[in-house]
Amino acid sequence: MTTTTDQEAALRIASGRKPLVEPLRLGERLKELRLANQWTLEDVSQRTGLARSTLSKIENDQISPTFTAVQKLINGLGIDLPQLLTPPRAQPRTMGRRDLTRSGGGQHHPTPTYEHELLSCELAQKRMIPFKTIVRARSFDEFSEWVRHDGEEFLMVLDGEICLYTEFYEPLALAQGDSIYFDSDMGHALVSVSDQDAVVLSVCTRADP
Amino acid sequence: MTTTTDQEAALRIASGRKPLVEPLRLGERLKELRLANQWTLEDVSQRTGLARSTLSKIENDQISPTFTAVQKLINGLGIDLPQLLTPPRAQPRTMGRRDLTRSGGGQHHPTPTYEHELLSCELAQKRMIPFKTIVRARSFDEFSEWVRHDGEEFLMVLDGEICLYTEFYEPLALAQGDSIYFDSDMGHALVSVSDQDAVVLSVCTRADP
DNA sequence: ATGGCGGGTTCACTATCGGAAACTGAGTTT
DNA sequence: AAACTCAGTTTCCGATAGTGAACCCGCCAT
Repeated sequence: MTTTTDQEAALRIASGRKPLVEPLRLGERLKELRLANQWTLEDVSQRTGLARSTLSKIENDQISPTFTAVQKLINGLGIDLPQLLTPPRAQPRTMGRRDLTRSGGGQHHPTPTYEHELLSCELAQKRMIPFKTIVRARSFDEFSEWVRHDGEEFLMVLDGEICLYTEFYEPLALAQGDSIYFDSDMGHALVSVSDQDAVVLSVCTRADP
Repeated sequence: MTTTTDQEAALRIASGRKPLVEPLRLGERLKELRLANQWTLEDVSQRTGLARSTLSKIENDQISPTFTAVQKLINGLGIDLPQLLTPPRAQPRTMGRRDLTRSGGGQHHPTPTYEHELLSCELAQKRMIPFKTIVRARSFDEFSEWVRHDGEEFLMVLDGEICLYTEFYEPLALAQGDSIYFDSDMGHALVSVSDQDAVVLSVCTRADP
């Protein structure tokens, strides 16, 4: 994570999105969303102001929409970009969901400073975002800005040793097995102080479910 | 077409996000990000594969980049889309609480089947409850009834191997590093299937205030 | 059948994007 | 002060996105 939002990014991705390096089947997703709401292309056209033909082409991956078009989409459909990018995962409203992630089987999302592995990303509607992170950063300087995101975060060091920099406190060394709970809108950043990259498990709260 | 506002609202609520009204000053944000990292347009051009001129125009809101261009940006810069769209301007009301728990320094709470160690118990008002558990139980029979509580639970096996019994699914073997997310009002119970007691980290959601 | 209709795709055209190169302006060097 | 460099802007043009209209279905009703 380079800046602020790596983790925030992680948070949003955790809605189940694929890593951004991949194709990002925008069209597929749009179609799914449209059909899920039983909208016709005309309906969506009305809502978004985009031409029917344009929508058709976007859905069939015949064109790459401009960003303004994407904005019209998210505004018109009353959704958020992460949601638009979130692969469809029709989750039943029934309770008793579960989502298994085998070791190493999460969604990897590398950045210069961190390497996130999102866990349990099959489940879209959940109140916590768990992810395992390999901390590559070795110096606080590698962050251009504080990481911050709404809510609270719990963190446990699984391997190695890290230093947790926070906006309002002195840097704090955390060894394997140590854990910390903090308000994540306070700027924070992790660097590894062990020989090898450190590994931490984080769980963030998610904006109201 | 269907009525809009209701479904729209429903969608929004379902997604748990606020509508995106603001213009999304992409160019501005990109420039901020670039300057924060002390990159020149040429640097970014190298990283993203987009032409210098194109980047300039994006920054100055002279063009609306296509979505493929945006993808090149987020890939090349090692960031995520939400990060690109999220102004680093921090929201003001940070409480900035934190609660450190050194390894083994939690509140121990033994039961016949489990031995819980509550983590971060200094903090009263929090939305997640993290705890480490040593699983002593070796057989499902040791439980007189299902464990269940409102909300959701995330669980990762830190050591050993366990079998997770749940009300609605077949028993599931989880080895070290495996994790699972589930609705915790579904009955559940853990037993260790490794030689020694297994250790798991759990995080539960807490009933909302 | 036949025709009308609603939903989606394709076509032809214009608007606009993306890239190479030329340009501007501020330093630096000679 | 001319020449050079470097960062960013602007220009020009080929490529492509966005649009309305035409077209192509499957469906329903005489």
